[in-house]
Amino acid sequence: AVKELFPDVKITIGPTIENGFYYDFDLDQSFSDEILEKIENKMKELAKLKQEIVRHEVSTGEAVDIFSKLGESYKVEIIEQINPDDTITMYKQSSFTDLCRGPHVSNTSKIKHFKLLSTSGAYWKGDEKNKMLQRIYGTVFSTKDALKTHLHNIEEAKKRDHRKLGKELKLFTFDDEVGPGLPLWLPNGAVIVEELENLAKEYEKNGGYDLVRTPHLTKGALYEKSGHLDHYKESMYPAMDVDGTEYYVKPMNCPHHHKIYAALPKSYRDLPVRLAEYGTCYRYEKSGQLFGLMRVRSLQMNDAHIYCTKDQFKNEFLKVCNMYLKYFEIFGIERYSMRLSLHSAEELGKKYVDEPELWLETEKWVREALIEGGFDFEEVPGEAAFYGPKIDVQVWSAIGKEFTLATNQVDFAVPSKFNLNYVDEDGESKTPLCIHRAPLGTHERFIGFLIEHFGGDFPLWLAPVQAVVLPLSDKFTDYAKLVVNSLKADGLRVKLNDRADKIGSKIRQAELEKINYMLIVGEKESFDGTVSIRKRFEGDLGVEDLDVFKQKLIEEIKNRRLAHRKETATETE
RNA sequence: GCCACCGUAACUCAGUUGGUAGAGUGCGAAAUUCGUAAUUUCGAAGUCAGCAGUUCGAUCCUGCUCGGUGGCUCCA
Repeated sequence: AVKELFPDVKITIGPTIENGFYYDFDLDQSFSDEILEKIENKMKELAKLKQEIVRHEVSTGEAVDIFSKLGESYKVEIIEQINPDDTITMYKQSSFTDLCRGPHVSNTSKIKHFKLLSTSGAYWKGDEKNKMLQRIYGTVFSTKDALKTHLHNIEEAKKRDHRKLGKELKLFTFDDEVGPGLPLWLPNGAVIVEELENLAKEYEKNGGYDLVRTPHLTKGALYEKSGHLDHYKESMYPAMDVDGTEYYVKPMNCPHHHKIYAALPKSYRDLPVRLAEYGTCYRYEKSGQLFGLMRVRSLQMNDAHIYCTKDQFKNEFLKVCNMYLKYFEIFGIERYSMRLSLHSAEELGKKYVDEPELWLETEKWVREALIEGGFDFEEVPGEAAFYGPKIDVQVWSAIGKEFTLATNQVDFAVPSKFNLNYVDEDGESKTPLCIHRAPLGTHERFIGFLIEHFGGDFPLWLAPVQAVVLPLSDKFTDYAKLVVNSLKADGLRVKLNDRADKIGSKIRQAELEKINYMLIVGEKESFDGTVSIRKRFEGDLGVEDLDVFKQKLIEEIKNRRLAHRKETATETE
């Protein structure tokens, strides 16, 4: 269809992807929405024509001739990279010939239920130094219903988008005068931040971590030593001159933690040393990269560095992995994948520190630890940190983007650069290994993810407002205040809605704000010392003694119980 | 950073084929005193993202800047 509408277009590649396909074209104009619609209509026309799609097998030489004559230089480039002895398959549909491994449907009428979704630029061969091509994304299904369901799901997912819910629930905001990628936590969002920090502190203290604090600014020399200026300068905020010395805002916490380790001499008896901090970092992410809370320029990382001996490594590494699992259980995170990110031999000395043996050795340890711990994981070469292999936990945002939520890395390189050491049993000075870990990732990304994960319906312990007290009329405001104060005295986050609205309206407001509990008080309640309880989604739960109910709330919060989500009418439709 | 698109009240959006704007929600005031998802009336609120150009006149056309969106590239 594109070839018919734009005879000058050069075709490149067009694979299937999850939930659809794309095709990249070299064209000196871009596809507008109107053009996309025209292409879709042309596709429908062609489908009706029932054009046959015929497979041809040719040699690479013949294929080069054919595509050269057609002026399809990108196809020629692809064929030239294929083994010359291989057979090339082409598919011909009317006057159009494409290079394709296949298989294909037998004729165009088989394609009925499709939709072109969007356009974008995309670099040829995914390299930003190459020409930018015009990409069309689309999707196709075997039945009309399946297509409709898919499109409906896309719309539903947009409703859970953390950027939309973040605004509606007043969790965070961005301001032009503050700067892109620099989120401001509103009071509601700050509550979630605080609860996460409490969770982390609780688990880290129990896990034998020591909490530390470090400055946001540091001399450039530290990052020269760590190697970060070498590897990541372009994504650090530019240096500031302070009395003739270059200072940077910190893009990560590791060097500071290394310095804390080094501040006092260590014996093997001190190891493992576990230093934890919710560290604030700044990274100059490219403008096109920013994405709501998921990719920002200021971030607070659930960071910690564990310094241990080789013998302790496996145990420490598994403990960290288990901490991840415990967190995932708390949040009910079930859809994730663990990725073992390895180095690639070709990039040793460039992207990765040039220690081939140490790479293989540490990768082996990590692999063994994962297998021993019974974790499912996928190995991906070329994704490691420059100083060692890592485990990334991948999750997906509501609109389908993949993100690394948490990470657990081995560092065999930087400790020696920092002259970190400990005196071993035999009196020798040795260099410890370092495990970098961030099971809750950053506040920004983790909360962005949680907003979508819960669809804004936070469990009670995370909810910015846990209960709202709704007096039926002015006459019961005094009692309502008494209820509010009683709950607040026990640390509960409670609001009063004493506006002159009808009870139905107040309930509606509370439901829209996704407040867990609504406590309705009128004549009966104020007389009996009770509250009439209504729970989000679940409706009227009846009347209960105030103190009894309060104890139940406190219990629910203490257990960090998950909200069991009921599908609402709008979700199932 | 690259390709494309978008930017109208606090929010969601309508509108002007160039003659300086409107709705709903929210906000403020008054009345209503109410039993489980929307009480009524009145009112305030916008340099139409910013700057420049074209024009008698620009929110509308053009350019640049800023910010956002969909992708690409990148992610210690």
